Amino acid sequence: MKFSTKGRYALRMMIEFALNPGKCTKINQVAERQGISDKYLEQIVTILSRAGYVKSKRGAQGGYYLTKDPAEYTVGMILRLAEGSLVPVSCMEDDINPCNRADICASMIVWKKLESAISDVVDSITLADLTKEQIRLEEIALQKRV
Amino acid sequence: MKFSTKGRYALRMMIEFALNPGKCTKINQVAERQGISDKYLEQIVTILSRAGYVKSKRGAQGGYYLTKDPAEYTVGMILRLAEGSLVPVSCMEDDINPCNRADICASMIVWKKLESAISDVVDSITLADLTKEQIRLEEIALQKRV
DNA sequence: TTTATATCCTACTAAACAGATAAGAATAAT
DNA sequence: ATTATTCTTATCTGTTTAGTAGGATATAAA
Repeated sequence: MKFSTKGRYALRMMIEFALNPGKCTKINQVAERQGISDKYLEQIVTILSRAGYVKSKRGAQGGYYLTKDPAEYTVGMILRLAEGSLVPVSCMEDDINPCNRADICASMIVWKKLESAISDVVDSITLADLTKEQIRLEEIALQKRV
Repeated sequence: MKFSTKGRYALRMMIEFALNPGKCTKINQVAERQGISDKYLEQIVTILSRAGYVKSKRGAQGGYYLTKDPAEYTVGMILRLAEGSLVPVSCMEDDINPCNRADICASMIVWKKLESAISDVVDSITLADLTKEQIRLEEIALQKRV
């Protein structure tokens, strides 16, 4: 019951893009700032790119940039895209792993409530919220160093 | 971001025990009723047993039984035991996989809110609640067959 | 006391997934 | 032309998942 690095890195990468509004952000910049393998980030960014969440510019001075305002991306959109889905059990994905016991299984109560609670959280936080928080945290860290 | 069969089966097994109050329930009964491998359930029940959630009686007419009233077990207790923990990201487990970026990582907002929301759900549902629901669901299934 | 019935315990295994690493092709700016 | 960057595909290692398998141990009933 854990998010993989795919979802976590995708979120951190999107924050990095949002910190650079209107400009191209290079993958190796993100990799260095975040301490993540750049080759691995390349793979993850293609997920974001194919979904149209970011656009790319090749060649020198290239990079990636957001296609929308940070406030228009919810955390849920990004995590669902990177992780596949946010349902807490595979038996809720009818198409992948259907369970013929679903209608006589009391624990479905738990899974349904969990799904709803998780959605409430991730759909109520936007990329703009996280970006604002990131700026705040970095300012604090800077002051501490002085 | 999915529960494994360990947690899911542990929950379903505990419901089966609760449906048989005051009596011993055999693993192969649970396995048959739930359509799960009995040898695999044996492994999972030892987790519940070592934690003191159930007690066992060996030999003929033996089996497992709950040590407490179903209302005294929360779903959270059972899932945390079987799954190890319910935090949504490994970087929240300081002892296992500490993250030195935690204090400059905006996405921690998301993970903390998620952890709290998940806990709220699982700690507010008891085994008694699920058992009641299981009885209700089986009654409905029975009526449909008639 | 034997036999059947259970729990216990340990080891093994096949398949999937996680988390990368590597090599190079394609494209754009200088 | 050269350099910088995205894009694409393939490969790899270790871990986890979800079991299987075989037998040891304890207990109730015959």
